[in-house]
Amino acid sequence: MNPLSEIRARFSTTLSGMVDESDNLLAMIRPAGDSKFGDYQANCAMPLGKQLGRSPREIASEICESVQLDDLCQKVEIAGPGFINLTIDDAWLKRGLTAALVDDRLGVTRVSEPKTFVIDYSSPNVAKPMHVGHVRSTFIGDAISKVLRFVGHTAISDNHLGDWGTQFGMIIYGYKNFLDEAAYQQEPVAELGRLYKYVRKLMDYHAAAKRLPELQAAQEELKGKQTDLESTDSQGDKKAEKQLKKQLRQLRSKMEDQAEAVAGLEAKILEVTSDPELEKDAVAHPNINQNAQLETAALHEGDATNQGLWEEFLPLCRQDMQKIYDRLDIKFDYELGESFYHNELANVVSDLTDKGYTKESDGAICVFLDNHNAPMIIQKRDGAYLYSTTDLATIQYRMEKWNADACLYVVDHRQSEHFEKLFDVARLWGFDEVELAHVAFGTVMGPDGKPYKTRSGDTVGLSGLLDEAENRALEIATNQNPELTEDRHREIANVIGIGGLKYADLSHNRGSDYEFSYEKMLALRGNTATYLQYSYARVQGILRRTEADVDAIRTNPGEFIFENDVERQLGLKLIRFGEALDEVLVEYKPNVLCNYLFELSQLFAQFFDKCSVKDANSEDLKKSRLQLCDLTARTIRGGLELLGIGVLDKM
RNA sequence: GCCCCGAUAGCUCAGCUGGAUAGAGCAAUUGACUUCUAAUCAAUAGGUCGCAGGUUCGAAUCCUGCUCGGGGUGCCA
Repeated sequence: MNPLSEIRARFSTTLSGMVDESDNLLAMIRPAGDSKFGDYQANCAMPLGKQLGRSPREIASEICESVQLDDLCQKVEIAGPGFINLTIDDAWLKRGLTAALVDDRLGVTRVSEPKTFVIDYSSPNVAKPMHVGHVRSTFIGDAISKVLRFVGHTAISDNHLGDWGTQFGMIIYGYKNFLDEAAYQQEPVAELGRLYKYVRKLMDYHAAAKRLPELQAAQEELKGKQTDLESTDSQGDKKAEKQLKKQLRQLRSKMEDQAEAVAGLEAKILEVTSDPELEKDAVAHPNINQNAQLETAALHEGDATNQGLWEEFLPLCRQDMQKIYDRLDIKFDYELGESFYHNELANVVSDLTDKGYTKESDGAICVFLDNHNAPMIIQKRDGAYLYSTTDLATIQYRMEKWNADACLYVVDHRQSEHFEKLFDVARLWGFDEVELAHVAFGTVMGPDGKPYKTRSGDTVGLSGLLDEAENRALEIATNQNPELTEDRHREIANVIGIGGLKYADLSHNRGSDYEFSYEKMLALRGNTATYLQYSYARVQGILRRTEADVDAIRTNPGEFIFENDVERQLGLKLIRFGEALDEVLVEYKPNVLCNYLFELSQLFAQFFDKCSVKDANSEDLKKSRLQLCDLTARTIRGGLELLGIGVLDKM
């Protein structure tokens, strides 16, 4: 039991005796903002005073008298307008630490009402190389799943692969037209990748060639508008002048965007025209865009050839993708891709239609929603289904198969509108008990503050990114400890390289965009995975040097002694691990756990500096410090494990 | 046009279901290694929390308006 939930439990009866709804008042009990006020503070007396029309301080003292805190808090004070400041009793704290020390779960209790969560994350398109954008979904989803499981919930992770979409039409088209048979025999995945990129280039070329004149015309139009605006005389009217300036500014930014778009198109065109072979094929395949789409349609309609090719390609692509997951040490319980649901799509539409929720509009089958202007389209005019249809089929499956209490979608925040509609339709359809949540995340930015791209404007491939992270980590490891063997260096590089990447991502608030930087990710100082891993390794160093018997420490603990204030602070932090995990799950934010582990490591570093274990001035003190060390190491390791990050005994 | 999100130290970011003097890391300056790992610690400096109003005992946090930026917006995913 962590202190916060214990305090809340004690306050609960008193508060619920005073008002009908006490949950929000309990939420106002929190860690103290400033340690000089104690360890925790209860802020509920102020709103309560207002609600009951009495003095907050009076209420506060009434609460303090009624709540049984004798054994839990050594100091309870009322301050300011009516804050109740609580200081945890040292004896209680020490008992908690002992309980954590002897417990494999570090004293974290399981939830009393376990629920079943389905977490949908990663979900890349197979056959397209994974890129930096997949990183966030994968890491965040994995961390949330692990935390859910640790606190006692059932978490079913499901990688909703894009294995049925247009990219297969493209590969099939490539296979039928541009296959290098020998290469395919030798390295099928590489050849399929090449075909995808080749067809992509040709399609982009034709699309760009078609779009470019339109864009250029639009550009001219804007230029004309600019000239008009510039020659407009505001005739001294300040308001009009301001308006004019604003319009001009907006126009310029629009023109910049357009210039960028034109440059992008020109680059796509140049890529083809600068390569004679590509250019030849571009000329020979003028309708490649439509034809690739036809291949997709044929696949979806069960065309035997395309179906056969898809069945041949899919395992190959998945194997390739698996290599990345292996490097990242990410596993899924299920990988039910879009193809898994394709036979259900017609039923989804007919069922919704039978129940009277759909409406035909411009030939498409739609579900109109009160709070959205645009409907959710579930079947296109040409009869094809959309990903909204698949998503509905997926919800239905997850409810029928797992009877989920909650489905979490760890997906880019740009799709928030899609999910709002999806959830609305699902509830309308009858799935109104389940918690449906879009766990949205922001974009990974480059150093220019724009979405992270390579210099040529392509998204950054994930396998190259991992290589780079590990190579840089290897260099650091080699420089830092030249005496170790190369194998050791590689092992260290793997753990700090991949760990650094994960931590850099997870330590940011998931909702925000963040700027990606190898330097910061692997920095030797600061709030990084390395810092936490280093703290862990230092503990292991202490345990080695003092020849401590950790099994004995854990099975036969001695008393905890707080000689130095930092020992108490470290101890308090340690028994608050469970609080951090609870907090992570309130809004599904792994960065809360990162912050906790960072603060824990900082306290340990202070402890390390001030409190020698080896030279402790009594055996009892030494034992107490060893216990703090062991618990610190296990908490850091356990916490990092939940984030999918490894540790090293030496680094 | 409409909808959503953001703006916090020089930089990168926490904090946002209202709480006491707004935090961290980096960068800058200073100090600490014959000491359990200096991949560390200690200290200094750095802020009109985009602007203007409002709500109240109390606002970075809630509301309104504005400025700037990003994203989305019926048949892509």
